[in-house]
Amino acid sequence: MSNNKLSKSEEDYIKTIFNLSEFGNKQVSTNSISKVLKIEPASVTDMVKKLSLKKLIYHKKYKGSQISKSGIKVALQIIRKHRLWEVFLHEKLNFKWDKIHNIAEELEHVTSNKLIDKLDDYLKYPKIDPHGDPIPNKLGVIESTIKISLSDLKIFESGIVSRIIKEDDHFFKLLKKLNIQIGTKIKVIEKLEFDNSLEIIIDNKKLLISKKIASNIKITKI
Amino acid sequence: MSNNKLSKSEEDYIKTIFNLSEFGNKQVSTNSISKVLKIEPASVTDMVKKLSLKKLIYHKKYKGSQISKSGIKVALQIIRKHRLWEVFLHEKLNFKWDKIHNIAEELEHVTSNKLIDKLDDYLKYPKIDPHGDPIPNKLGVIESTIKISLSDLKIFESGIVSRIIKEDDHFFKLLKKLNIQIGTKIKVIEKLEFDNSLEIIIDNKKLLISKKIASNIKITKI
DNA sequence: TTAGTAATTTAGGCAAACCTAAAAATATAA
DNA sequence: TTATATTTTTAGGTTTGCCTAAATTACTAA
Repeated sequence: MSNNKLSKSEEDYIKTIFNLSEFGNKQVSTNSISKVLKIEPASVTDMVKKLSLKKLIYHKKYKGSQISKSGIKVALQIIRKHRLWEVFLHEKLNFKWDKIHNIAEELEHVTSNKLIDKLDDYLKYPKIDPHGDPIPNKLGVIESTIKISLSDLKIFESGIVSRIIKEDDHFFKLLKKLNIQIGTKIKVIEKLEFDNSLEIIIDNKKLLISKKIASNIKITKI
Repeated sequence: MSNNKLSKSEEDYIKTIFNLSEFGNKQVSTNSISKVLKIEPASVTDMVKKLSLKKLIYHKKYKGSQISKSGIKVALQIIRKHRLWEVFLHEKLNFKWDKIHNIAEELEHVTSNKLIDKLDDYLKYPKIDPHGDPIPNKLGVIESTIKISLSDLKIFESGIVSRIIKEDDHFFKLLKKLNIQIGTKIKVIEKLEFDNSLEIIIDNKKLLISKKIASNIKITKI
């Protein structure tokens, strides 16, 4: 069952195929993998054959690749590692948001399960990474959270900020001023008909934000 | 000057050659490298040629390899990474002493300098790793500390425990009972003529330890 | 429906890092 | 000092993961 240890390359392919597959539901084209990994399509074909032999994906010539159950399992563990390391880099080492991805990309291939479990414990079992993406647990289970746009929240509904759509320094600064960040709890108390602005409550303080701002913030309903 | 990024293999060779060279002073034989890395001598010859081209070592056919200045520099940075990760694993993740080496062996090849500097800061610039080995600083400088056996300390001299010679569970347990570990401050206040036992002070408490115990503890004078 | 375009695969090659077997250099011991 | 043993290197081979060029299959638009 448990396939032997995968190489860094194999792990990168599996992660990419999983990410492109929308949770395993979609076929993934050779070209799309090629684009993400910046590896020529011919090379992708080679690897895809190999992963197919290992039953991590199903591949039909000229038809694309579909990730298998065990492939998903592998992918989720890599994603778990990646996101836990991101939490560590952000929270403990004070790396900025936008600097953590590349380093985590390396750390995710370190192979000790014991290490990642202890890291998880040390970080107090975080549910989301600094980008607001959910962290699968040891068993690969992702706590299902449905994200909707803050602007789609109804009056008197609440949520936790879980993703910032627009990745732009100006917008980040604005959010900082408003005290909005990943994890912030927000309750909508009014939607203005005039310009669709939202009146919200953060930390018991009321404030008004434009529809444009709200639509760039994804939240998890609570 | 700065040679391009080295592969994991190249780094492993450089580290090994440095370790076998006694701080760059001795020639290192192809066979000795082969034994440490468990790679056939013929393969070692290949790599040694390659490292020689990169000026990280000097190699004369059939005569052995000598690490160069820039080779030493590289080696010290790898050792720095290794030991800082060991501190992290031990202090923050609560890994036992004897479990940290293999994991650090992987982590030491992660390539971000920024990462290692932030880790250093986070760990509060430790001078020694959990085994008592010194950690080179950012510039590769090792704070010179002369280690002597606790049993060689003179009356009224003090030191910091920096290495346990005998790696044995019974001995570890004994040390735990005595409250002695890496980093513990010890002052000698008496040496008994009868059996060469030492009377020492730890945490303001006096206790007596045998010569045999003392000779298995290395300390750094302060 | 068929001609042209796009996607994918096949075929053949290359570099890195290892291997075995055999040759060459060096060390050692009678 | 010379025969033997040991160490090291050379020569040729393998696997992994990539590449380019050419062939094949699938898609699309007239």
